[in-house]
Amino acid sequence: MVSASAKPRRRAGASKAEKRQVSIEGLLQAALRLFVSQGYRSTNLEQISGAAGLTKGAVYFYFGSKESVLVELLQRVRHIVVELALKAVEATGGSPRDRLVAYVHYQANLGITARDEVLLLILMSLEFKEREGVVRDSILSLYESQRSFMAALIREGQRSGDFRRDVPARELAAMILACNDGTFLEWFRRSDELAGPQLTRALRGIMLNGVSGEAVPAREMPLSDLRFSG
Amino acid sequence: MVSASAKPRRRAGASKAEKRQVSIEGLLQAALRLFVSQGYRSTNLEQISGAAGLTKGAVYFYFGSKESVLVELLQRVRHIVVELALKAVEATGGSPRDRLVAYVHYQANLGITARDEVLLLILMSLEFKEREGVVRDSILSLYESQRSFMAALIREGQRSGDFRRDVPARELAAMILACNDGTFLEWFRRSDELAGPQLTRALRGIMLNGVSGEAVPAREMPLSDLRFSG
Amino acid sequence: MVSASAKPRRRAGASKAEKRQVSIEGLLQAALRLFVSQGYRSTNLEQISGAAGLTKGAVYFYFGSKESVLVELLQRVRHIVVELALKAVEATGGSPRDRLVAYVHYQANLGITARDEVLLLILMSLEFKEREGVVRDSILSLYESQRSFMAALIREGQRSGDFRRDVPARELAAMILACNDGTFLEWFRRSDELAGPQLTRALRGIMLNGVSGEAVPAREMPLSDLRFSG
Amino acid sequence: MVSASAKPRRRAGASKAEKRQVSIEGLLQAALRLFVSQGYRSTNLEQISGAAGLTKGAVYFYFGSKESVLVELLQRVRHIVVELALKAVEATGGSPRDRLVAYVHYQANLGITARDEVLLLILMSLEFKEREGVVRDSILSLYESQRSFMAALIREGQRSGDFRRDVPARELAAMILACNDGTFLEWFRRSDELAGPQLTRALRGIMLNGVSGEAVPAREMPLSDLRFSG
DNA sequence: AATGAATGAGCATTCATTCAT
DNA sequence: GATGAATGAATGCTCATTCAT
Repeated sequence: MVSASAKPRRRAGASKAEKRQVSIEGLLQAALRLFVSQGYRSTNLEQISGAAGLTKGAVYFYFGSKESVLVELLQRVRHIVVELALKAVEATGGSPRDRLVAYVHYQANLGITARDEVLLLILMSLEFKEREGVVRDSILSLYESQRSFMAALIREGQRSGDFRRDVPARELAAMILACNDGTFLEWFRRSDELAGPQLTRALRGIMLNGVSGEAVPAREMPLSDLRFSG
Repeated sequence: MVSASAKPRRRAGASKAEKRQVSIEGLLQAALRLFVSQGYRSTNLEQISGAAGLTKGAVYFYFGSKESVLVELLQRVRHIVVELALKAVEATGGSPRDRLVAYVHYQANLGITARDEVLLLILMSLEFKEREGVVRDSILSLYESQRSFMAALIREGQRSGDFRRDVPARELAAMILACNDGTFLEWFRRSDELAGPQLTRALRGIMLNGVSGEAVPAREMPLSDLRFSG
Repeated sequence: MVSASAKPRRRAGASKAEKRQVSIEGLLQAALRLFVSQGYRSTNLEQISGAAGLTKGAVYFYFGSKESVLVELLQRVRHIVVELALKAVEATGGSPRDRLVAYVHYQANLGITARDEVLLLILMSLEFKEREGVVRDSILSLYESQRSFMAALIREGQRSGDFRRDVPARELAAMILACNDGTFLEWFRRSDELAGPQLTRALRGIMLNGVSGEAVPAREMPLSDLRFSG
Repeated sequence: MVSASAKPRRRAGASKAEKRQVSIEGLLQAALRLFVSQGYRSTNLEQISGAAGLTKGAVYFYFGSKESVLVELLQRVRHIVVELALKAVEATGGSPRDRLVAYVHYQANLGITARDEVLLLILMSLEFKEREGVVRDSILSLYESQRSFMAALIREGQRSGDFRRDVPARELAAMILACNDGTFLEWFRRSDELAGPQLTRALRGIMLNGVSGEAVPAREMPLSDLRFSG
């Protein structure tokens, strides 16, 4: 439904194709910002279109439904968060460890250049967890891409001796992505209180030491004190 | 035990006070489960009361509003996730490192005994991020308690040399809690695919190594390839 | 969703069951009248509920959807137009001709006592002709009941020599019902201009003579003059 | 020929006037088909213009409004259903009975050559029954023409002794037209199940016998059993 | 102790219509 | 000669909330 025109003419009054592009982009940006800050369910079409200087009807003219706006946004997110990320990491080459560093780095960079896109993915994955449909499918496939890429990287690192072997690659990969997501969310919750660069440094440090280090002895603790009553 | 059965049986000779308690408990448990799996906004009072074998009106009779149900739930969550946690960790004593281990352990344990309570906190912190009111205030204060406790622990560990000093305590504490949250969410998203114990082990390993380890050299990477158009 | 209570108490202030019945009946009557005079599509819930002294929400409380209101109405129509009609005709006994008279009579009577119910069926059969769903199914089955009953009656009359044999029973039955419907519609369109009893008499006369009479010779007419250009 | 193909082919060397004609014709045919099968209210301009290979705007360019499309269609219907019909019948000459036969014949013929036009009139007369405006006025005048023509024919037949006199001409005429309409509707509803020629034959037979025959004795039936609660 | 009835504000969606190009 | 962009009013439906019983 949304497709860019081939060659927008540059004239004084914006051409149709240009206006179209401006409207679409305005709606998508507004939707992105609102979905991230309020959630999908709690954002209505009046807010989206209003923020783009249009009316509800325009959303239907361009996208056909509220859901389609999100789907379109998720496609862009996939490009940034999956496709470009993989390309960036592969371009780095080097040892598995180097590539993991590159990945963490790329992600940290995204926190600045594409904060909302990254957050959208995480937040929508939670909001749509139980709601069947295109959105959920789209998100699941996106996450799966991330996981399989990371698991492969970990496996390679485990073979080469770069990474610890006492935890299965699948779980180790899950942990890395989970900590990444968690850090983003924390930053999202308190962006005004936390120093971004410091946070990134902390994350990278924890990740790398944690992934390569020795296993911590699992001496079981007495949990008798941890009880609580509902 | 916190998590109870969904449909409380009405015993024959239940006194008034007992019936009251059963109804309240039933409503709270139903709400907890539904808020976690669908979100607050997407759960309606008919689902909650229906799951407890009652009608919408009962929620108003006992709680006065939908929001109050959540507030009540968050109070219980505070007891479990903050108060008991702190008590458990303090009871352990030992070095800062030992106490961090105890904390991670307690959290992992919660993942089993109070999964929904822990998730409720995380999920509601996101859903209510921008909505001013009692709920947000309650959540913010709860998170603040966690943070100040963890920051104090980290600071002590940094003084004693247990923990790395190249990252400010504030950020390091944030990271630990963030990774904890992230791990819970990941487990929430894929509990059927991930091995819980393995995940816990991975988390503990990463945390401890990451917190104590040497700083990873911050040789800046050329980010020229990481560009994308928003 | 709509079920009458067993024993409404008669007291000064109307009991809950009584109020319920009053509201439901009010909504159904309003819907019946409006669907007949304006069509289903062109009637909105505000008109229906407003005419019953209630608000939109009440319709949803009792019926759950606009469509369900129509479905409920059609169930009542089936009772009147099919079940009672068949019973009335069968109760008459006598020759096929007598029973056909009884049928036409019952129908004419309905024009007075249940005008809107009869019209609802005809009008909805047209409005829902192409719209798949419960409504269409319900109407189709209702019409089929009428047809099979009438076809059986005609067949019997053809065997006994009461009715003409030059037209298949199926088509003859269709004609009778069609003329009935057509007459109702005409009366609907011009009830202020036409004398009901006279109309009934005309219909009965035409029907009976037409059904029993000799075939009119089909001498083909030259249709060369009937041409027209679009 | 009235009914044309849905998608008019654009010939290579079509002049402006020709293209214009093709577009108008395409829109009208599409509208006719859609109004008949779905109703006026339930047909939107996108369906009409889309079926004609154009866009919504084209309808406004040529007709100015959705309603005007219908008005234009009704004008064509008047030509076919009224003017040509009267001419055809008058051209026949002969007795009132002969002319009635000619009329029924012409109508039956229309069922084949101008099915949609005939149906449009009947269906719109129902859909616009209560909606004041040009459309309703146009339909009412059209029906009035039919009636006055038929009533005059009947009166003449009553004077000549061809037709029964026990029913007023006005009502007898109404009946004939009503049965005609009813038959069309029935055929419309079940064109796949009914044999057209047989139906026509049945209608003609019923009409002629019914109109000329003796009055059926009006021995009143006891209607005590026909009661129902509504 | 709790229910059934009813409300009203909010929301996604549809659609005839306008207008610059 | 016709389109694409955009509007705004209408509409079916959801749901938290109120209240008499």
